[in-house]
Amino acid sequence: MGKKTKAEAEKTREALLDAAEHIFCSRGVSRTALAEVAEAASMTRGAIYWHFKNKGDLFHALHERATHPLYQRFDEQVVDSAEDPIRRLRDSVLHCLGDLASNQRTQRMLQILLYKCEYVEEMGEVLDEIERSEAWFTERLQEVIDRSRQLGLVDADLSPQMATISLHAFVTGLMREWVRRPESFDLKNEAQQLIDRFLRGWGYRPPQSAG
Amino acid sequence: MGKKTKAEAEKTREALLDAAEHIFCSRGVSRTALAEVAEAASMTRGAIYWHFKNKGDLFHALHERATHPLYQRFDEQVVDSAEDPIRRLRDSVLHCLGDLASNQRTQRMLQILLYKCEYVEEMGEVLDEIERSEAWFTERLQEVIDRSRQLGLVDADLSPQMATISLHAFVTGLMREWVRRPESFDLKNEAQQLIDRFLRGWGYRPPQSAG
DNA sequence: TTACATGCATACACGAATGGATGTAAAGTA
DNA sequence: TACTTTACATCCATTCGTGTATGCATGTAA
Repeated sequence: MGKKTKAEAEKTREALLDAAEHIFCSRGVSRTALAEVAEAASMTRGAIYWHFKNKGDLFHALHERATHPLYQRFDEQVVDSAEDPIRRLRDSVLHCLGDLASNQRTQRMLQILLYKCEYVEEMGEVLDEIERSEAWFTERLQEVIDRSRQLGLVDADLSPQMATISLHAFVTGLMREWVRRPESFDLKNEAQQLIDRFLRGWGYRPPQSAG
Repeated sequence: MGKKTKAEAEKTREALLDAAEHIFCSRGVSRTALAEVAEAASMTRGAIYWHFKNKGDLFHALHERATHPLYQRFDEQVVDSAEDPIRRLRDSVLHCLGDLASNQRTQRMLQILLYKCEYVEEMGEVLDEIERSEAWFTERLQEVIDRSRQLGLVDADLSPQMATISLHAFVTGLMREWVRRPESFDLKNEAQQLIDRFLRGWGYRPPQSAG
């Protein structure tokens, strides 16, 4: 079997990423050999080393494929929402949780990122990316909360910094909890109440029907 | 150098655990060789294989050494507190966060458990233990919340199950956040406000001075 | 003080995984 | 059509880590 066409090559690249996603998820990143990933994609290690520099690079590509659209979506959705920023924030969080509850790909990636990999320096690139994107995310969040406070939507003594950390901790904590034991609660149906009750701690009351 | 006395042997065992704790934390569990652990304790792999069955067993022992006293303490403290269960719960959480903020050993263990190991089936024993202890913990928590609801301390429509998950998610989320970037906020001084504001979402108001 | 158990150190054999070198057939390209 | 590049497959050398077997000096009990 000889060379493939460009489109086919791209397909094998995706197939390799898919295979990596599945095997990383089920066996853990460090314990999976590249040969397993290749085999799962009906390829050999040669294909992997052609498309990626090494395992770290493969993981990096996988991470980027998963997170890039997410942050892009968040960027579009949180554009200075003048009306009720908290409401927008709430909806955004609900969307994320809804995605997690229904999208198997998201589930697998979160499983990997939360339970199936080790954050050591050798993940350099990925760690830097996470760092940067979270910093950017945090800044946005803080702006939103600050604006909301000025609008009187939340308690005046609510610290934007602490509120940001709180929300982030809460949401990621929920994700972590659910990813570990999806049967422990109905994420899709409970998410709304969970968030709303959490925001109640900020003194936030949704305008009219927060259905 | 020949045999050691019993007390000395116990000391080397502890030294091995200490070394494992440090190296697991800095290099990740899967990437550290037992030889490194031994060397850090000024021993050889022979010592490790004498005291532990293999790396998994070493990790298991490390985990037990760290969590056993914690759960024991929680058990003592949450004994059916008739007065104000939520207050007791609050204090218990604050104690945990305070311990994390001040105890380097706790910091290292959490760092390992949250960021430096992979939860795959080969950790069988440890996974089972985590499962069991968390299940037990969750049950206790739910009882406490249920009792508090009957006492009218929290909203009547607060679901004990969801509240338990919420609190657990929030606290572990906070820990995760702080362990990753301890400089991002002052855990020791902010913990109280964080928890109190969170509990406000449950409709809980601390009796008189909650300082 | 003999007899054995203990607490390791050392040596060895083995598999697993990586990364690079090389082979190769078809896709592009001129 | 001839030549070049692409997209892999296959092979190879090497390194690393584990587990076990064995050696050995000393604590410990009778």
